[in-house]
Amino acid sequence: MIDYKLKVAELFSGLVNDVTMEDIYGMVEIPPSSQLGDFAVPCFRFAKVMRKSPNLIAETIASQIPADENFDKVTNEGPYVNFFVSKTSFTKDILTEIVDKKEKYGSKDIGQGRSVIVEFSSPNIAKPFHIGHIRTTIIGNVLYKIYKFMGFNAIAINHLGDFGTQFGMLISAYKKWGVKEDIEQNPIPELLKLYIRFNEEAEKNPELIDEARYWFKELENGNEEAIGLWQWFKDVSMIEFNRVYKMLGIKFDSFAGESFYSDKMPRVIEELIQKDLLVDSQGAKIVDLSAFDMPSPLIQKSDGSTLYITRDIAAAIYRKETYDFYKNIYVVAAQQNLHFQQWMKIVELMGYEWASDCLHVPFGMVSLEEGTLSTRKGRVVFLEDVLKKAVEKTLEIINERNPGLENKEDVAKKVGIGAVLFQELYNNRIKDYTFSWEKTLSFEGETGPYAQYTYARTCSILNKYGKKVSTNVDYNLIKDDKEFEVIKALSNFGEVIESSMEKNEPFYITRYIIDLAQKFNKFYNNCHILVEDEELMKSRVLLTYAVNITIKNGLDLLGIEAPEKM
RNA sequence: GCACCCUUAGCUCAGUUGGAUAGAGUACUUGACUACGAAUCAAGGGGUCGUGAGUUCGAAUCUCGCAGGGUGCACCA
Repeated sequence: MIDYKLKVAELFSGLVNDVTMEDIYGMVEIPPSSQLGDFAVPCFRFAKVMRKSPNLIAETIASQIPADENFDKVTNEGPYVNFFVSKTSFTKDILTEIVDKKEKYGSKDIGQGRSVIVEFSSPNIAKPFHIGHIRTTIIGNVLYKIYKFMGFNAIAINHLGDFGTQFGMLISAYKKWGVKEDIEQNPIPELLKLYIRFNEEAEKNPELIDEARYWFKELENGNEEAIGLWQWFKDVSMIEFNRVYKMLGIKFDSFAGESFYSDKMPRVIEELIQKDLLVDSQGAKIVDLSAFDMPSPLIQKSDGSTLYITRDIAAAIYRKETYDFYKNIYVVAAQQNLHFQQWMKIVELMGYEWASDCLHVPFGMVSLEEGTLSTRKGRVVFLEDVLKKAVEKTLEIINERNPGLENKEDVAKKVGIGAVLFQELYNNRIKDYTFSWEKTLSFEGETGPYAQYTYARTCSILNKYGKKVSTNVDYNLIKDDKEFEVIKALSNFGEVIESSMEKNEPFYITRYIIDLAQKFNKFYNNCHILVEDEELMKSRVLLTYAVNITIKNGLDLLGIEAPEKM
């Protein structure tokens, strides 16, 4: 595929002194309106050196660049030099590329097999998998897919919250009030009840906390009863979590959670002492980060046990040794910004040069209309319920609009869950939002179903056409403005994925799909595709096919399924 | 108290390294299914880009102050 920006830079360089081709390349932009061409270079910056007005410079340069096989004409609009691509060759270039690469269109081997770890989802065992977990789970999964698509050896790690004093509480609570059969029947809610009751009673009776600490220590020390209960809690929880992961189509390469690192803590403590980083403070041990304008984190409690931050340090070291990662990414809420800054700084101080390859990818909070999420206060919305309701609502719509559809339930699953995924991936990660049923269950406008509907529409056209799509068409026939808008959008796909990866922002892709779908729908409503004129039909079918491939690839990256009929 | 984040149309949000007239969706008003799928398309109104200054040929975008909202800051994770 031709890099038109590079062509622009090539033509431009040599006409301006003291500016390299790379400089020009970086300056090339897409004009706001296609009437101003397809690429443009602003000339303001040359004004000082050349001692002429930007308008005059642009005019002079434009007049010196002749039309060639890539550009029909080069003009100037005020201080900009505007390049108009040759539609025919541009169109042919893009469409043959897409059909040639198919499901690989948009990919690029940037990774060359290097490993990228994406840690995401990481729910707490024995607690509900609720709407608050949706962001890390979905965003993380998409980043994982993007890195894979771009040639990295991506590794999905679910850092389960399966360790800590809370399990001492659960063991203690179960021994007091637990009923085995209840938990077997209804694991998470029953375990949650125990957890809540324990916390309530502990407020009145603080000795319970000591008991919990005792049981957590026993767990760490390998007490059989404690381990048995803990393993049981974990097993029943995983069954529930896996049900949701299956609905979302998510798979992990590793479930090494917090407990996995419990035996790797002493080494970290020892190393910190050796490197003279650990300092006593009120009986506990900290690393002094005051020189870096950060609060100093507690590494080891006064009773000798370790904390969350110690485990993250141990995990990072383990991962470097095990996977030799090129990047180690954490998709975790923005509330933990400080935590990540702290431990990454500590790893740096320990002398590990790979500290700079660790990256926290934060995202904003989800709250409910009634207020912030609170498991203990019962202010939660279960993720599974959200997915189920979305599927139900979709089924209703199908029964209303397309009652004869085959595999209704299957399609409803794909569309309903797709709608939830799409919405989660539609905005900048960092924005907070309030969960609303109304918004989640609206399927018009910029939504997943819109993208899926457009895809189904292309399938339907290709199906009706019935023959194999050929790239041997008369590209001169693709000349309508609406068609060319589609072509230009198609050509951007690769760049969009790349910036999505660089910024770890899935929403670039989500927005791109909507943009492409909108442009295709405008074309569809403006031009009839399956026309009498064989040659014209072939060219338009080819365009439809290219859109079909590109939307599919985009949705695949987002982990959204695309039914051919809906 | 200190640190970080957010503020763009009634609502939800885009606006990539500063660049041409700040864009979508939604809601509202109106039009298009005897042409390839109306979960669609077309048209319309709607803006002191929180506020004040500064840098610049040029600021929604960069810098500083202020306001409003959020998050975090030692024995939880």
